[in-house]
Amino acid sequence: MAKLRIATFNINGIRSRLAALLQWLEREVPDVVCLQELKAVDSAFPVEPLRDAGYHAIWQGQSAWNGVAILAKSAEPVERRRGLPGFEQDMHSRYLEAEVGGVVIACLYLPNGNPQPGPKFDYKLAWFDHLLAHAAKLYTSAQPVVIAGDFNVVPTDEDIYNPRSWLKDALLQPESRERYRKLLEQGWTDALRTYFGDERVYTFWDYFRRHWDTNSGLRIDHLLLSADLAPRLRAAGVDRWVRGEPHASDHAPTWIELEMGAGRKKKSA
DNA sequence: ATGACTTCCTTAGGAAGA
Repeated sequence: MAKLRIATFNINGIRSRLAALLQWLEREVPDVVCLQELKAVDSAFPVEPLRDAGYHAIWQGQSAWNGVAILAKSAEPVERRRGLPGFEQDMHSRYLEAEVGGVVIACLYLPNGNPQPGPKFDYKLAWFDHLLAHAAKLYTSAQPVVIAGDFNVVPTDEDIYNPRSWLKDALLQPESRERYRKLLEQGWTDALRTYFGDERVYTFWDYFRRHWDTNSGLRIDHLLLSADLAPRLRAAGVDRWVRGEPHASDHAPTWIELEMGAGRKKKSA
């Protein structure tokens, strides 16, 4: 494949949203998909409908909350790890890492952190610190890497319709933003921001106050590229039509397209 | 503003999301 399309989608319940997921896969045909908020135990993961749709999958579920999965078309994702290193006491299903077609895919669901201050915000920052440590190793691993997921961070005030009513929210706190900035300082490219420049782009619209109807959104779903992948970025976008469907998730699928054709290594040395 | 919506787990209302 010359073009590689990688998407991240917080589905907000894979059982209640399976039809929407299958419709999106059929219409947009992403090569790799990172899913978050499965809200389902492992045994409830819809293996067969996804296989019928042409997707292999690995997943890490749990009852009622959290849960992440990596889907891949025409290739079996080869799992590298589940959970962040050094954070074995973390009981939430929030991190899954696999290799797909020579690219390392890190799928994450970073804790929301509300209310703040408090133990949930402390957990968010601790989770973020473990991610920073692991991401630093990934970045220098000499492998192409994409870190994709729901980061639950609005990086700047340009990534929200109006920060005023969100100033006390965990997503906008300086501690959250500082860690996201530290991540980028490791060298990662924020693909959506790089592709869109100054243009506004949102990936989440909450269910309250007609926020979808008024395009009052937040950019919290991110795809980060390692140094060797950044020059391969050809396109990026948000599949807003999915958010406009009846009974939609509050997030929309967010994707990038990488040109993988040129510079491909030959099999023999 | 302990708000608003929505799903999950369980069957009336709480927890959690962001």
